[in-house]
Amino acid sequence: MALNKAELFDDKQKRIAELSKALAHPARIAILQLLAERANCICGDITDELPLAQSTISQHLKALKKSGIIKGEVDGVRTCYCLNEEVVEEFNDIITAFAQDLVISTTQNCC
Amino acid sequence: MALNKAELFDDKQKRIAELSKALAHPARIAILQLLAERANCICGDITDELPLAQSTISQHLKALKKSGIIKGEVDGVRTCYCLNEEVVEEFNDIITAFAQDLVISTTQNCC
DNA sequence: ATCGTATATCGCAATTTTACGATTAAAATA
DNA sequence: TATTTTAATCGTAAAATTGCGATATACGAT
Repeated sequence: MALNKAELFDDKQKRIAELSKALAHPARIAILQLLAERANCICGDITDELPLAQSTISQHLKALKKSGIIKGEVDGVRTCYCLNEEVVEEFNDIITAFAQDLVISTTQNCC
Repeated sequence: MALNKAELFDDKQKRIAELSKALAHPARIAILQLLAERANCICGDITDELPLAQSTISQHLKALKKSGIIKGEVDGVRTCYCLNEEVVEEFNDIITAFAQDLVISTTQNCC
């Protein structure tokens, strides 16, 4: 750990947690899958596809946006949401490495 | 999506969300790293290493255990926590695939 | 049998999350 | 200009999360 108690947690730990938190609800997974599936910006059809109220979806979109993994740009009366390529890559790198570390370490687990 | 509104979310979406939720706090990331780093069961030293009260850490351990990614077995007066190899692998598979899908799709993003 | 230690659980408070309907703002259309 | 449409925000309620100290439990050691 090499961390003083006072320092709380390091940036990497916080970032992994933050990105994980963005994915910590099935609706947000579904939104990301929709955005990936269509491979282009979709807008309010997210609302049609998911079993949640428009205001709730707007909140989930806001949560995803806060983490950086999606971006949204206003296009007239609609808003066009896309995956944010840089952050998707950051997420992929960071979570793949983390998961790999866990997998590797379990080979010498005691229980 | 191919999902009726009434069906809410599918099992895979729920499982990704559940595992992500387990990782959605820096303390829980730190705990997983500790368990991986030591490559064997550690017990209450988690409490010594982290800047949180014993009861709080016990709660975080419970959350991790609920997701399945760690297991704990009582060993006399102590409890020995380990990464759960099967679930770590499940997590690795599931999250790697999900991240990859996102990455691949961004190559034809419109914004 | 008693004491000390390790860990889980309880009770509580503060904060955050989730969800919804209602409202607002802004743009497109009639 | 008036109306409709899209999406964000507001207000609110219920539930979950986070954190802590205090307590309980259970085991090992004396």
